[in-house]
Amino acid sequence: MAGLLRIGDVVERTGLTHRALHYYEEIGLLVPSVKLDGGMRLYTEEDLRRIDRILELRELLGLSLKEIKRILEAEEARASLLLAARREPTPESRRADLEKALAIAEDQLALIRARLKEMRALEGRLADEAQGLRDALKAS
Amino acid sequence: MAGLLRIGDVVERTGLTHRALHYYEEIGLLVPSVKLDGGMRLYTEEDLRRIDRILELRELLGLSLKEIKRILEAEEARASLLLAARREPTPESRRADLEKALAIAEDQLALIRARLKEMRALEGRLADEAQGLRDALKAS
DNA sequence: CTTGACACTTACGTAAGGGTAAGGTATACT
DNA sequence: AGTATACCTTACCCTTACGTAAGTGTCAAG
Repeated sequence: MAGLLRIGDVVERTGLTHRALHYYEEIGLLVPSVKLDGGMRLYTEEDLRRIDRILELRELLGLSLKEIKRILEAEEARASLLLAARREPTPESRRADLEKALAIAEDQLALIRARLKEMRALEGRLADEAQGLRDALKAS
Repeated sequence: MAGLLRIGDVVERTGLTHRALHYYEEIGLLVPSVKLDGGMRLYTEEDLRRIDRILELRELLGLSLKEIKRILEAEEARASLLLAARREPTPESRRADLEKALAIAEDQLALIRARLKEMRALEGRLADEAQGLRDALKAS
């Protein structure tokens, strides 16, 4: 079947382990789109995109899996609401949806900018230290 | 006694909890410089600096406490070697020490720069998304 | 139809603490 | 010296996010 990946392929492409994927399924964070009768999990490309999103939120923003689950569920709810609204568009509810989405995006931006700032400060200190060491080596 | 802090003060100044500090002591990562007969821990300013270093390595570089412990112990060993070498300075051993220190600093720099790159990419995407949402709101 | 690679479940282990209980200690006030 | 009370101690169980066996099942190829 085209485009369906077994767990080993997903491991290879994402860097996650079997155990992590099982765990994500246990907590309902990432349920594979297809499950064979034998129990085998099959993942779609969309599942992979969801994993990338999860990893971003976890590794780069440092969110917990519980928070990530909440965010992804909110985004899903919003997406399906937007689809519904397209058939029956209420300008106010659409505005409210946009505002909620913007608030989430801005929260995440603030978070990442704060982390970036700290990390740049550390980078500077480390770079200075390395330069000092290089100078000391040259002088020796 | 001047300059000695009780655990509550350290909690206040570092943001760590009592429990975390006890845990760091359990695993030998941060042993308070003074311990009274009653069991009470007293921390020095140098202990605080060590905590700052620990937090940097943990939060900004994402290292495990075990790795951090290893790094700090290596740095300490190096520092005392440098002191010893000052009394009996062998140019070669001094060079070797400097080179080892430089290698560590460069490893850390590479790590942080890789993370910075990913984070800037995510920042860009998030900023674009937020802008798109703001435009959509304005147009609504 | 067996074999080897991969997959599955079950279940206990680990890291890094959080929360709370039950009680000890340091200091300040009387 | 007695006591209040604020802070401290140890100790134990809970949680998150997996790691690590151990044993069993499945699937595609030969």
